[in-house]
Amino acid sequence: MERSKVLAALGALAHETRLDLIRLLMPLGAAGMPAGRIAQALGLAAPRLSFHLSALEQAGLLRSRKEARNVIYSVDAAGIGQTISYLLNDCCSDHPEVLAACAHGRAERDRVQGCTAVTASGTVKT
Amino acid sequence: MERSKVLAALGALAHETRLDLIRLLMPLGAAGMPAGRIAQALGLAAPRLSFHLSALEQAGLLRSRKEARNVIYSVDAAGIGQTISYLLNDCCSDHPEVLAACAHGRAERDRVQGCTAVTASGTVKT
DNA sequence: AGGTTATTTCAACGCTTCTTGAATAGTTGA
DNA sequence: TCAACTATTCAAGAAGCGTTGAAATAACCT
Repeated sequence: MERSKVLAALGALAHETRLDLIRLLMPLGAAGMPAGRIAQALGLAAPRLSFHLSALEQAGLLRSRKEARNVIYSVDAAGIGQTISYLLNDCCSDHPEVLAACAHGRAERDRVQGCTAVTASGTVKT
Repeated sequence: MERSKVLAALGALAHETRLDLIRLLMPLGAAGMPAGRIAQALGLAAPRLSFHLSALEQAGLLRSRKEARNVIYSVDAAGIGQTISYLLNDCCSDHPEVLAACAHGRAERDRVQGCTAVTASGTVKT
């Protein structure tokens, strides 16, 4: 991923409302949610929501599609993944302490739900 | 990590000069580099550099210490790690496609240098 | 066609951030 | 103490970002 795109993505994420949007939409995956219901869920005025949604879309972190009279927004998992990947791999050169912090955050939940390892070949249940 | 700290960290990273600073300092680890040499390396005016360095330090991504007449700046790997961890774990709920993107970025280098896996117990050479 | 709902665009204002040069503070060595 | 070096603070101006309400566009239903 090019640096300019990463910068745009980070700038988009560095805002309370927009981070809320990602957190709200991420669990829904490709199904997403219509703009109106997002506004309702987060208690946002329509123009303000629209502004932030298009900021995230332009940064490659969200996708949108029309369905009837609604516009459905959903996360662009690839875009988000590439952004985090840049930070982790390119920017931090896989610094051991950085990787450890990421694994540690995951460890808490894994203790309950079973361990998940990230390897070069993908995500594997162990 | 609290959300407000993550937002501050993301805001700090979302700037070309500051991302350059992190990328410059990350490989040096705790050893770091004096401000003057950083300015020289990146071709920045002293006040401008100082502004961005303190922005990164206040965001918890950099540390500083005095040595003789120099101020040495070095990365705060824990702060950076926690920021990425928040994005990866809390914000994205370990979405498989996001994890895959991160693993993929690493895969290229691993093919040459041997595979590294992130597990709940830390980073392990395999 | 007319009314209704859903969403975006526009324009204006206020606020914060970034950059620059000048001035200031702290440290070292003669 | 004086001079040299290193780094930060200050002040001012330019630029960009975020919020708001009003207006416009688009799609649907009767």
